[in-house]
Amino acid sequence: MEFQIDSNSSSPIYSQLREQFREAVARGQIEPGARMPSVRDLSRRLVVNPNTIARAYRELELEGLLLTRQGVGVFVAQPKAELTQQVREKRLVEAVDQFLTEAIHLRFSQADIAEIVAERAEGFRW
Amino acid sequence: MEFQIDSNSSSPIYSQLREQFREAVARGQIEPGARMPSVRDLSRRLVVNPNTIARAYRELELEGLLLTRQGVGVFVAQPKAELTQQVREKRLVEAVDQFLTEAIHLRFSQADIAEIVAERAEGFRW
Amino acid sequence: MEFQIDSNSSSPIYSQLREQFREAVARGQIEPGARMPSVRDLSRRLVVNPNTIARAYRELELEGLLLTRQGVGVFVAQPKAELTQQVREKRLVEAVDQFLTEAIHLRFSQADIAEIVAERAEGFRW
Amino acid sequence: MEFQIDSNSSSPIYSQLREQFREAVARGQIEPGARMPSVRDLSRRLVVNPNTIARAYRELELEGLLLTRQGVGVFVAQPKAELTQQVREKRLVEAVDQFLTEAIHLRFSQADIAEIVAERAEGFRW
DNA sequence: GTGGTCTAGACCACC
DNA sequence: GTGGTCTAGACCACG
Repeated sequence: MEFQIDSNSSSPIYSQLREQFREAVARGQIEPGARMPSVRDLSRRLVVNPNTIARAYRELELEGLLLTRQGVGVFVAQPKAELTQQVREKRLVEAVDQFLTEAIHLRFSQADIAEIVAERAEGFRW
Repeated sequence: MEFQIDSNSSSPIYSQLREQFREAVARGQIEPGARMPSVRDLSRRLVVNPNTIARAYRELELEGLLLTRQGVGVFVAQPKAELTQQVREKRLVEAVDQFLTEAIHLRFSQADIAEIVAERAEGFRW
Repeated sequence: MEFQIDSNSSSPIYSQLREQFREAVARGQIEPGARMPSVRDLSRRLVVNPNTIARAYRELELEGLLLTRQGVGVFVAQPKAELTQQVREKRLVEAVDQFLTEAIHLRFSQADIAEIVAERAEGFRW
Repeated sequence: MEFQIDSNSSSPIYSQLREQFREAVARGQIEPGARMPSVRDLSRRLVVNPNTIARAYRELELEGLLLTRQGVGVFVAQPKAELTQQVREKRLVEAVDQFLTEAIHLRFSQADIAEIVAERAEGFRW
């Protein structure tokens, strides 16, 4: 996959990488089992400190989205559902509320929201 | 209004306060013109340094949500719209995509999403 | 760039720094992408507490004129326009009226004003 | 004259009063010799602390725009030019530069500026 | 090395 | 009483 580092962003690089990966997975642009570029390789291509790449990979592994096979490489993990129903719902509610708060401050209407959600949802993999 | 500080959160205190205020406004739980607790008062109640409270208030003022009257106190501002259509749409799209990414990782369906959005939207002020 | 602190001024230090930076940008003396002196460095040179420098930088970042890359440094941002036409015009009118009020109290004629505006405008970047 | 207190402004009340008076004089809306409302009277009408009115009057008197005749009242002063040519020019240049800096950040063109200056100048008394 | 956060405490400005 | 500014200094996050 292609990572884009936005140096105009205030969010740290390791975090941008992690979020881009999460979004690419959600969009179905990355297949489970696929091999990720090595830390050193990606570090050279993006001109980023290897520690930064390693941190992004480490956090994605902790989240269960990547799998490191020692001496072999880093791979996209098979998705598995580990969270309880309760936790999943709590997190979803938090995410929705955060989104709605932002939408209201941007002065969009409830109809606008429904529309944009449906529209953008098409770019994801359900 | 009631502020809650989560000391386990990685998000800084001033930022937690700002976000809680933004959400309360979006929910219509705070009326424009209302008086906010004084910096010193809130500082004592939350057991947080006054400078930290002041920073949250100051940033909300720069954002146009609060309004300080020197020597008098801090008040909730009248809402106004200053951003261009283009910027508003860009920010909304970012917020939606972030929300949808999260929702998919939590393994909710497109139907679930539409439902939860409609459901939670009821708690906000459109 | 060279900052000058006027300790006789009633305007706070962080504000003087912010205004000087804004003017330097308007004069085209600062290129987008250029690196700003580090907080600690400027703090030493101006003999001012680092927090004060950081506050000036932070506010310029919120205004969209600077951009911080964590652990790397502070940089001059690419300019962008985010305000609505209405707000821009309102602020311009306020600025003009303030200027004209001052000019009249200084007893300059309308012709003087037109001349000085044209003259000083040459030092700026249009 | 009619004073308007903008409680949505971050500038202190005494300062708002002073600036409004200065602008009214520059617009020719106030005649030299005219009687100003008493501190107590204005204080009641504007629902403002008498100390605040007194401070505005005091600063305008220091600036030479008002004249207090003990036991009689406060009057609009005859304009007199006390500043040297050098000081007048220095202040004008500062005012112009400040205005131009703002105009550029609001992304107006040099032509826009000339136009708005001429337009707004009509409301003032030259 | 860079900036970010938070505390403690002094002093000032405003009403 | 209110908030605003500035300092000094500790500790953390980032690359």
